[in-house]
This record gives sequence, structure tokens and C-alpha cells, in this order.
Amino acid sequence: MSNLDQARVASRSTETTRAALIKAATSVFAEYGYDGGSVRLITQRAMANQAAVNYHFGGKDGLYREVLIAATRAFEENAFLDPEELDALSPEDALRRYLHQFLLPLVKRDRVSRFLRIFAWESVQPSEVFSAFIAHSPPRIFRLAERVVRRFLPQDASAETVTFAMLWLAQQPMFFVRDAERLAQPPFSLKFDEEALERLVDTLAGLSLRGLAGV
Amino acid sequence: MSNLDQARVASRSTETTRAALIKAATSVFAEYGYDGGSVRLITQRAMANQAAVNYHFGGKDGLYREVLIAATRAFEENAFLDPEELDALSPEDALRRYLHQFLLPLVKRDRVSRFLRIFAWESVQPSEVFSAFIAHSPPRIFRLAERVVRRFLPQDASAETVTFAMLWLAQQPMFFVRDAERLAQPPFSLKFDEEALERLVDTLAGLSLRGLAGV
DNA sequence: TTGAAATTCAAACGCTCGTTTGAAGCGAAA
DNA sequence: TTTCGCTTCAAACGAGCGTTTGAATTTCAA
Repeated sequence: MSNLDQARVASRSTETTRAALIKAATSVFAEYGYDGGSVRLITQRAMANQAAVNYHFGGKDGLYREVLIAATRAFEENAFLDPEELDALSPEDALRRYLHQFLLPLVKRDRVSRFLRIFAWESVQPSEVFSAFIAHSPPRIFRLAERVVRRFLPQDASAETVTFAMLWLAQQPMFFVRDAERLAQPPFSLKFDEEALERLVDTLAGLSLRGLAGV
Repeated sequence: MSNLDQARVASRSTETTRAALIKAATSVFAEYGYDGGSVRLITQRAMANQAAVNYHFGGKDGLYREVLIAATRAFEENAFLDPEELDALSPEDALRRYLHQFLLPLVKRDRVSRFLRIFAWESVQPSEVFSAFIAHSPPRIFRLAERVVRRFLPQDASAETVTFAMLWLAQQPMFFVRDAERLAQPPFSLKFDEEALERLVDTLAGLSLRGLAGV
């Protein structure tokens, strides 16, 4: 076996641990955010040793960076919402599609939903790792929101107005995803099943489209 | 001097320390949230001993509870936005007034603004203290938002719809207040002076009132 | 089978956190 | 002046955090 093969085999075992750690870290960071997610809990869920994080990723931040890379890759895959797909829809349908996609974590606990939750955390407790990560490429949720919003705004809208409207739209689903657990408690007591999600999409789409005066 | 007088004098000195701690805690919790705000920083700013927090308030949570009580009192004072005042305005003006009031922290660093910032933190990192505190009386920002929203919604709107719309409105200003510092950085680079605040109020009021289709 | 490299492991380190401790300081009554 | 309760203080405690350490184990080419 060549040295290359040895490296490959060695890295196969390495990859197992790395993958388990990234997976566990994704769920832990989705639940508790970067600061609140502890290395001990991650390694416990990954059934790995604490030191493995530092051995394989150089530290907690290195592991987080890998999670963000995986998240970016998942978002870039056309499995997720596609800019071209949005453009093919009418502005109204694009808006509905956007809201529905980013509210999905309310009822699904899949991988993409966890990534969205991490983004929701970052929208509130930005970590240095994340800030550096997105420094020169705004996260997709903002790029998509801008795309949706631009089709409604007049051509001569100022950059500031576009930014206001884009942020306004982008943070609407993030709020519900982020605060889902709190909204499930009194005094709100909102439980999100598929049907409640549809009603939420309807309500938000209606409000965003036509505003309060249009209901 | 009677025992009562002695107690009064003793409590005067006590009140000095307590007031300094509550004031310092308000600013620290406004800056860093409950979890992120350390007792050491609070006592340092209050020029008090660390142990004073436990002596006077029984612990960090007791001090926080006092801050929340002070915040509630400040909000209940008619210095702040008054439900009756809102009702006296047209629905549109009430909406503008609401947004303007809750976006004020962007340009002012006064006491009420700090309380609003604490609420913004809680909307994202709910502490047990806060949850217990508001358990049976929703914070005013939500009660006011419901009041504003109800005047637009049809009488037969479901409770869930009202809640959706209320949350939708309430979190709009909270987002900008909470993320002000992040929005000041690239890639957004939004600086909020008085004029930018007015433009933001205009934009949000327009979007909330007429939606994207109305711009 | 052997030896060296890669990986895992339990334990400990250094740090910050909220809290506790017991002595010292203080003001007012006796 | 002495005494007593209230308040302050420096120091330490215990728990949790990310990280480091050095030995044990595993892996696999030779």
C-alpha cells in the first residue's frame, strides 16, 4: 500500500469521527447557539472524546467553521431554494415560497432546518467565526430576501430602502423559527403542526404583501 | 431615635447601594443580556463589592427581577406609550407612533431605551427570571402591538391570526433595536441618526400598512 | 511480527462564572 | 465609650467552560 493509500485509510477512520462530530455539533449549535453549545455535550453526542475536537478541528471554532461550511454547501445545493426558481415564479408566489421555505424548521427537524436554526442564532448572537465566515458573502437568506423584495420595489428605490425592506422580510420567518419554543408556552401557546404552518405562511404572506390595511 | 428611625437611616444607605446596583445592572443587562452580563461587571460599574448583589438581592436573579420591576414601572408610567393615547389616534397614526416609540433606542440611550434593549434580549435568550416574571401578564410591547393590530383586523379574525399579526408587528422594531450594532457593520453599514430613524419608521410603517404590493 | 505514525483517552490546567465566608468597618443607641 | 446590628470587603469555593497533556491504544506498512 502506498503512502497515499495509508493516508486515505487513516483519513477514513478520521472521517468517521469528524463526520460524527460535525453532525453532533450541528444539532447542539442549532439547539443552544455557538456560545451556549458546549464541547462536552457535542463529544458526548458524537460518542467521542473531548480532545477529539481539538485534535481534528483545532478547537471549538474550527469545528463550528466546518458546520458552517456544510451549511453553505447544503444551501447551495439546488435541494434548497434556488434563485432561478424564485425568478420563475410570480412575485407573490416567490414571496410565499420564500416564507414557506424558511418556516419549514417549525415542523421539520431535518439537517437543513438545523442549519437554519444556527443562522437564526447568529442573527442574534453573532459569533466571530460566523462574522468572519460571511464577511464577504452575505448569507443566502439575505440574498434571497433581497431578490424577492426587489421585484416589488420601484426601480429607483434607494439602496437604504431596499436594505430596510430586505431585512424586514428576512427576519420575519427567522423570528418564528428562533422563538418557536417560547411561543409554544403561555401566554401565546402556539403549537406548529403542518396546518398551523400553512396558516402562518398565509398570514405572513398576506401581511407582507398587502400589509395590515389589506387584511 | 426609635428603631423605626434607625431602620430608615440604615435603609437609606442600603437604598444608595441598591439603586446603584440596579442602575448598573440595567446598563449591563441591556448591553450583554442576562446570561452575558456578569455580576463582576455590574458591581464594578456600581462601585460596589461583588457580595453586595447577594447581600441585597439574594443573587443575580434577584437583582435582575428588580430591574424588570423598574422596567415595568417605567413602562406603566404615562411617560411611555399609553394605550388610551394610541386609541385616540387613527389606526395609521397609531401604527406609526408604535413603531417610532419602539425604534427610539436606535438614537437614544436613555433609561427606557435600555429597558427596551433588555426586552429585545429576552425575545431571543429568555431567562427563567423573565419567563416567570411575565408568565401571567404579557409585556407591554405585546399588549400595545395587539391593540394596534386589532384595529386593522376584522372583528371575526381568529385568536391565532391576531396572535400571528401581533407578533409580526411587535418583532419588527425589536429586530432593528437588537441588531443595531451588527447592522452598522458591512455588508449593511446602516448608521442610525435621527433622519435615518425617520426614514426607517416611514419604510416600516409603509410596509406594515400596505405591504410590499403597496410601495 | 514489528515499529512508527495516527488516533483515542482520562485527567488535569487555567479561566470565568455566581456564590459563600468570616472578618472588618460603620453608625447609632445605651 | 462601649455595644450591637447592619453593611462592606477581600478572599476563596465549586462548577462549567475550552483546551492541553502525555500515556495508552489502534492502525497498518514493512
